[in-house]
Formats: sequence, structure tokens, C-alpha cells
Amino acid sequence: MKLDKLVGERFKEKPSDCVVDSHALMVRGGYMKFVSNGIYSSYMPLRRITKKIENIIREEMDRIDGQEVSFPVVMPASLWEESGRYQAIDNSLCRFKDRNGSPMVLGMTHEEAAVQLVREYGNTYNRYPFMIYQIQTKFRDEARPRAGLIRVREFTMKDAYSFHTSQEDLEQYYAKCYHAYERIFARAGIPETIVVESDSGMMGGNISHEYMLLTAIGEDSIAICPECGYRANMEAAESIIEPLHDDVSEELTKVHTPEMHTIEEVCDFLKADPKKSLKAVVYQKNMTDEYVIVFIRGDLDVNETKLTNFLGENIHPAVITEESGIVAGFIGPKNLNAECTVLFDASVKGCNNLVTGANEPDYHYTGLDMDRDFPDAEYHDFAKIITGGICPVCKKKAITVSRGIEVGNIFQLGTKYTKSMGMSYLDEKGESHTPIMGCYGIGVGRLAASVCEAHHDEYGPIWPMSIAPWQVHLCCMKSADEEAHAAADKMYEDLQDAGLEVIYDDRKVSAGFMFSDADLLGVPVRVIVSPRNLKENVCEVVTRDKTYSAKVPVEETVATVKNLVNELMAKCKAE
RNA sequence: CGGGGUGUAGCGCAGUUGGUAGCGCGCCUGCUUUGGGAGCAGGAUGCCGGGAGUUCGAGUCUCUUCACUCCGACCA
Repeated sequence: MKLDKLVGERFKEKPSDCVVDSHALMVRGGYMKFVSNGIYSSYMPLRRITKKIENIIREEMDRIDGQEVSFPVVMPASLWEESGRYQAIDNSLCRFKDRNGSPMVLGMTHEEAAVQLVREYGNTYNRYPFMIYQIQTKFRDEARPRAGLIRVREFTMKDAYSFHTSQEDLEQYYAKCYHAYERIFARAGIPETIVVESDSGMMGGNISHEYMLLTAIGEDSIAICPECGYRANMEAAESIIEPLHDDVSEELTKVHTPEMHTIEEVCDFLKADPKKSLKAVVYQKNMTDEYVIVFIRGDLDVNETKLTNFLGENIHPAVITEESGIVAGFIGPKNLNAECTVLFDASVKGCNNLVTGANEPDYHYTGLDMDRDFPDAEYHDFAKIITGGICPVCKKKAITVSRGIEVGNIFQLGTKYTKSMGMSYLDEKGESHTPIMGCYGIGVGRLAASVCEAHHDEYGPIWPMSIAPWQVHLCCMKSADEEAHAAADKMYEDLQDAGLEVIYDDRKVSAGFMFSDADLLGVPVRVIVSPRNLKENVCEVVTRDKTYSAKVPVEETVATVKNLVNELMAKCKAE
């Protein structure tokens, strides 16, 4: 490919909409163009990258006996009604009508389509287990797309679905997939991706894992224990808190706290530590608007995912009305006169001498003792885990919280879809059973952006050899010089003849301009032909990451480049 | 969904008390240049996001609407 014909512009100034590096570099480098909120077109360099990523995924899925299939993008709503998701999912599911007025949906995930495809095929036990996957466009009408390709509405995803006759068989396959994923991320050039336990949602009980690339711009928070290696998405991480119990329990005393609404104000006013306070966090159930009050230690926050899982239904932050009986800013468990669900977080179990609201304006209590004043209280874990918290596994106070991008996930689905959609098989005794499913996803575009995020400098991406748009970037300096241009043309032919993917820049532009474009394209190996080099009968060979730079005799250049490409490719290998 | 911000040339931005639409980069022509985004000269490019209003006159003031964006919520 000659660079002067490459469609797409590279430019110097950072577009004002871009806040993360991968987004800015991929727009500036002519990789993609904004179409609409969360919707992009790709130019050739990005398409070449995503194709390579897709092929790595294909190879690894095929290695674990996956069968590539293709599901439709547009599905009838009736298919989604079978599983109950047509009603259950909010408007991130794009619904529309076809010309006959039939309700349709755009696929945001394909569990229904997968079950529909194999429902009849999978009617006998001896066809199990099997896995089908596809690499295809999804549309999710996300509330807030952001950060370029990190979070979009339309995207390409590899989604895989496995079917099993027993939980043991699912677990065995799940473990295979777990390792296949590790191989995929290693081969794509981000072996630093870690696996974390994740929240499995309201279905409950099932196991799922997320593959996270740790980076400050990540959208998820991950709790990590450096002592024992425990890792979990913050949503799923159990929070363990040591009870703060003073030797002497004070009397429960009502104190005047005028205009003191927040924990900070009250504790400041009473010269108390927020850790010695009992904070009320109020929610409402989405369906009934019933109030839910969670009492939690003043310095901690409620993990709404845990709360949702516990309640078994969705919630939203409360709008507190006059008639509710709730006195906003002065809520406490003592003398609470309101119709609501009251829950206690485990962080306050066994605590005494707490500050808490008195359920009347401008008054709080001091000296609350949970064991003395609420001997029958039940405690559950609703708190967000914090840095310095106790590890749920090794019990050491070592938890750190980091940010990460979720580049893949794997999930033991169970029978949610096979059961609701009436899929069954006969076992060897002729008895009917419901198959058990697993599902496994990877966002291709997000993975490309994540690699860029992990490997770039101020000038552009530094693509790993395995997914780089080209392997070699050939620059002809001073291409007006006929001898140099001819030598570069020949080098272009020779490199291609050696089976290398080459992007060739012979434009009559200044060196700075040429190098800047090369940096933005991020091709791992660069070969520079110039009159100056030709005088010494050499070409310069350098790597984009600047770890290698050499002047190589012209006749040895192709062999040297070929070796270098192979070496760099070998670095993108799975363990 | 809640709260902020921004819409003026392909990109980044300026535009004063309301009075002829501007700058830098990029683009086109020519010449000179050429090892880290070159110089000179000339040139093209605008529904000032849309609509309504106030006014002799609106990029500027008012109302309204749309889009984008940031923080948060959601994320099967």
C-alpha cells in the first residue's frame, strides 16, 4: 500500500471531543471517523487491525472446538418475548417495526438467536457439548457512549455460546475458555490483562469473570489483594469491616444539631469521627417506589449492585417526600416512623457510640450501640470495598482499588434461556432435561482501542506486531532524488516479495511530516531509504518503540527486517 | 435519567457597546526547500447548529429546539 493513496487524513491537532489518548490518536491517525453519538466508521488501518484481532479470536475459539456461525442483526420481537427480555430490558434494546408493523429488535446480544439455532439439533444428549460463536455487529442504545471505541453503541463483538448436559461439563469447558481468553489477550499484545471475579447479576448464584486491562481511564473499579492475588470487580467484591467497639458504651443521647444535614457537617459539629457514625442511604424500588433505607458506617458507600441483588429488583436514588415520614438529613434507626424496608450493612455490626439521625429536624443521637439498641438487627454486605480494606480471602488489610477496561467476559449462564425458550434433550434413560449454557464475549473494537491505550506514546500508537495494520513502514526521504526513489521502489518490491505487509511513503514531503505520519500509523518496523544512507550503501531499520535502531547494508535489509518482524511477532505469543 | 459545558471554514479557535465573517493548521497554484509536522507569493472554502422573536440592522440580545460533550446513574 502506498501511503499517498491511503484514504483518511492524519492531522496534528487533537479534536476537542477526545479526552482519552486512544480516541484522540485513532481519530488523528486516520483510523476512524465519527458518524453519530457512539457510532463510527473505520478507515483501512483500523479495519486491518480489527481483522487481525478477529482472526486471533477465531483461531483460539476454533482451538476449543468452537464452530463459527452467524446470527441475524435484526430479529423479531417474538424471539425476545420467549426469553422475557423483550419486556425486561430497558431502551438500550433498539425496538422498531418492519413494513408490516411487526415489532423487531436490533441484536444487542444473541442468547435467544443461539438457542433458536440449536433448539431442535440439541434434542439428544449424545450431541453435547458444543459451542457456537460469531463475530458480528451489535447495537446497544447506550445511555452514555464515551472515550471513542471504548464505549460505543454499534460495535463488533465475538459472542460464543456453549451448551452442556451437566454443571460439571460446563465448568470444564468454562475453564478451557478461560485459558483461551488469556491466550487471545496475550496474542493481541496485552498479556497484562487480568481476570477478575464479577457480579453475575440478578439471576444469582452463577459464576462469571471479566478480563480487565488496568488503566486510569477504565470505567470499572477492581479490588485487588496484592497479598494473595484476590481480584474482583468492585461490584462483586465482598467488603469486610472490623467492628469499631469502644470499651465503654455511652448513653443514647439526643443532641441539637441545627442545619446539620450531611455526615461531614454533623461529625464536624460534634467533633466525631465519621467512622463512628451511622449514615442512612435511601433508595426507592423502581416498580413500587417503596422506600429502602440502608444504614451504613458514615465513611463508607453503598454498592448498589449488591443491594439490587439482595432485593431482587431494581432501585433508584430516592426522592424523599413530606408524607413519607422520612426526615431527610436526620434519618436514624431509632424512632423511625416510615413505611420502608430497613437494612443494616455489616460495617455497623457490633459498633457502639455511634452518631445517627433522630428522625426529627435538627436533632441527632449520640451513643448508639447496635447490640444494645437493636439486638435483633440482621446485617448484610452492602458496602463498597475500599482501599486498605480487608481481603475476603486472606483476611489481610491490603485491598487496593484500581480502574480497568473490561475487554472480555465469560459467564456460566445456567438454564435461563434454554428453559424459558423450551429447549430440552433426552438422556440415555429417555428422560428430558434442560441444557445448561455458558456465554463468552469479546468486544473487538474495544480491544483495539485498549491495546492503543496500553501501548502508545505522545506521537501515536505503538501496535504489537500481531495486530499492526502493516508490519513494515517504508519511508523514502527526498524522493525527488531519482536514485533514492528507485532504490526505495525496489525495496518496496523486495519487502513484499519476502511476504511482508508494507506501507510505503514516497511522498515529496518534509522529514518531520513523514515521520509524524509514520508515528501515527504506529507500524512496528520502519525502514528509511535516503540519499544520505545510500552513499554508505545502507538502509536505516528502526522499531516504533525505539528499542532497536541499526544501519543495515542495502542487500541485507530485507533479511534483517524479516527477522525483526518474526522476533516481534514471537513476543505476541500465548504462554 | 440528574447536573454542568460547547455549537462560527475539514481541524483547533477568536469575534468588543448589536453595524461588511476572522486567525492558525490543513486544502489548491507557482517558486524555493527537504533527517522530526519548511519558506515566500497567490487562491478556494461559511445556512455563525435549526426555528421563532426583538431591531433599520443579530454570530452577538430573548425564547425555543436539536446536536455534541463532560461528571454522575445505568450497562443483560
